[in-house]
Amino acid sequence: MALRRDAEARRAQILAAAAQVFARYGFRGATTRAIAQAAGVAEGTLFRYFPTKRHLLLALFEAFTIRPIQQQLETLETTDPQEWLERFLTERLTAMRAHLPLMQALYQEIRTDEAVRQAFMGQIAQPFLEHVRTVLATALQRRQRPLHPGLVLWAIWGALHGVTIFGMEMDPDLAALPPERIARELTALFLWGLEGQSDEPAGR
Amino acid sequence: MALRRDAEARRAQILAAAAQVFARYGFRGATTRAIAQAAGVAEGTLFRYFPTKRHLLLALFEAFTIRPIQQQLETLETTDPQEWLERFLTERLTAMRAHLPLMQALYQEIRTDEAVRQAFMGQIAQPFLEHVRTVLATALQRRQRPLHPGLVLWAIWGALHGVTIFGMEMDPDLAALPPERIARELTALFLWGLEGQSDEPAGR
Amino acid sequence: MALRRDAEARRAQILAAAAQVFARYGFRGATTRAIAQAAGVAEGTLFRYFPTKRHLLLALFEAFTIRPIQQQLETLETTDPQEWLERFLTERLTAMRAHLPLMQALYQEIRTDEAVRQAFMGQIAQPFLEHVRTVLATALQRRQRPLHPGLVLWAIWGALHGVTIFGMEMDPDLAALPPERIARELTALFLWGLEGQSDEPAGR
Amino acid sequence: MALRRDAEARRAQILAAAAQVFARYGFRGATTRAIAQAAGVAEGTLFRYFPTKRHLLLALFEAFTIRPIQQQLETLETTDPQEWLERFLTERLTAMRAHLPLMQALYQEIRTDEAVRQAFMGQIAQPFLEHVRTVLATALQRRQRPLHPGLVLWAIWGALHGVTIFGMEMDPDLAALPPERIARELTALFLWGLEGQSDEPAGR
DNA sequence: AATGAATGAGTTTTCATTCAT
DNA sequence: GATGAATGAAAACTCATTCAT
Repeated sequence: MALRRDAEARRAQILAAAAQVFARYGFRGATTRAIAQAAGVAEGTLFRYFPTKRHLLLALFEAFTIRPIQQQLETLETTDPQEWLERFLTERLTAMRAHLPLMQALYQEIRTDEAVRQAFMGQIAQPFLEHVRTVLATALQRRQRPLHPGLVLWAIWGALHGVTIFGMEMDPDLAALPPERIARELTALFLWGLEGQSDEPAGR
Repeated sequence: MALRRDAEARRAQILAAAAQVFARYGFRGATTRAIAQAAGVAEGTLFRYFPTKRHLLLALFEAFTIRPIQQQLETLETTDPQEWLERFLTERLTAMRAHLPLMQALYQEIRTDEAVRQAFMGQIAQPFLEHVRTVLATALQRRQRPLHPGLVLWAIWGALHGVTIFGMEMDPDLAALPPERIARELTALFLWGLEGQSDEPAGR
Repeated sequence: MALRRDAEARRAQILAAAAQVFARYGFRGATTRAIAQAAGVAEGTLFRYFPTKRHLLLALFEAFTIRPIQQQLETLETTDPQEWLERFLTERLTAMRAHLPLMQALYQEIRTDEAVRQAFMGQIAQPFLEHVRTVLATALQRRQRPLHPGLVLWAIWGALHGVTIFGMEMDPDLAALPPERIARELTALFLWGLEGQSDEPAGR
Repeated sequence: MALRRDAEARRAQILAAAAQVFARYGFRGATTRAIAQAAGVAEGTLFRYFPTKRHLLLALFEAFTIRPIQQQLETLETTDPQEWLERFLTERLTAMRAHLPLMQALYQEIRTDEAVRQAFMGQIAQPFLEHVRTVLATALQRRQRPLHPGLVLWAIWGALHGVTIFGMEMDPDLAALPPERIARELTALFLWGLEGQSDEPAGR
């Protein structure tokens, strides 16, 4: 049991080191030597915990994206579209901003990985899509020509990442806004659009 | 004259080969040897036309993103927000879908390149931002709490790329929709939101 | 301990191989592949011990020139100019002849290397100059128009290398002379010149 | 005839360009492209006048070393050892200093060339040796144990190059001395040595 | 005779991964 | 379990020389 605890601590220690080195040098630029050094273990030890360097990346993606989102999707039981979306975005924006370089490193590499893709589709996109369908159903269906839910999913997903990964890096003005404000505005944008009257329309 | 034509043809030929190889193997995975082979020239010849492998990437980014968008921004003089956005998105979606693997390879690398970043900010983001500001000014000002224009820019940009780069790869259902349809829905989403009544509201 | 011994043995083994390959093909002509092969290690192993091919050159220059000369300068405490110069030259001539091709390869490259140049000036030229100044002070001051010490230094240095690097390669007759003989004659040449009466003047 | 004149002018023009580029970048660092550019001709034209890049080097060595020394040896008919040596050294020092970077580039490469070696031995060393033997005969033979003429040759040769190629680069103090002064001191050094009374001994 | 586009062999260095200790 | 020395494949880029025009 102590062994098990040790092993897990070591794993976590290595993963933390990898996060740090990836954030600094990117996935390609991070050498296993540097990660081992940062973790205070021998280079060979890395490979007892993670079969390849890429597995470090996957584990980090799991820890920093899949798991928190999944947890969030399970937790957020609100049915009010506005509140739901706003909360979701706030948390994601906050988390991503806190680890921006790491997130950038992650997103630069993961798109091509089949394992990630499946994890992503099964554990994030699918539930998210459900939510979009059910939680936002009313909103969606009030329209004459209802929007394609997958499209909405990817538009929101893309907007979230466009704002963080690109926007925050390229536009200091934007980076200075607090996540709550960004989340509120994005929610308003997605719920009532550019031409909507306000983010809290009369009648609510 | 013949020389000039030859040289340009040769350059185009190499660039086409690079596009092909990048699309297939990604930037990192593409070897100069493979590109040369695909172009039917010696490896050294590559470097007569492009001083660096990275310059091939830049040239492709220029040709497939900067130039067409710039041209589009100059051409699209409509002041109707809906029409403007819809046309813009349609064209971009069409072009990106036609070269999806290449676009993916491109977007994987560009964030880190300073030259691209500057070209991007100056020649795309800036004019686009202007459009967002001026063309959509009316819409924005009708709201009580106006949206941050930079946020809108990156949200639209992110959504566009989320839908193409990610969505089309991960969701065959989405990939099957015609660009016009996607553009129309995205426009509706951004103009009137999920709760909007339709994409062509009464009174228009 | 065993490790330390191993590592040093390995380093020595690689250095020896480099000496051999440099001697044969010159610095430029020596490929790291050839050196690795000669040392019986993988090419990558070379770079665990020497960060750069050029570092191999520096280490050899250090081992074959800087270190022995420095040691000699510290050891030779005789104040008799003739004996001092003669011993110095004898040892250098012997050593250089024993590794002539290597020395030639070394001297072809060192002039351009700043690290070598500094090591050379600080650890060889400077002390040597001191010796020329102090040990030969009497001799120099007896003249009406004393000679420039730096000039003497470089003349002796040049003569030494002219005789070995060039003379021995081009003139088999000269190469056949024993180093002691050459050293004695060079010393006589520098102390009493072509017109001097003998190399062991009356009264000594 | 005009053609012949043209061709020779072009040859000279290329050679001058090569001298310039070699002096600046060294032999290895000089690209044929740069030389062609400096000469104002196409790269291919180079090879109509000199079969290889190395031939440019040889021609320069011929022009800057072999020919002037040969000419000097033929001209200097003085039989006075001091005057002869002093004149020889003065001229060589002057010439070498005027083209120091070129001379350095030349001497870094030529040692290994068989053609140069033969030209050097036959057209310089041999005659020089004759002069050392005959002109300096008296001086040499007045000694009890006469010096080896080859040794003297290479010692002088080495000293000359040690002083210019190394000394002048490494010792600014030395580089500041006028060639005549250096030549006079070197001559004194070689004729009467460090212990000699003066460079113009009584009784002369 | 001049051009200059094309060639392609050749070389250093990096680094994830293995495995004997 | 941990170590870290050894591995060797892999890849961008240069440049003297050729030769069709």
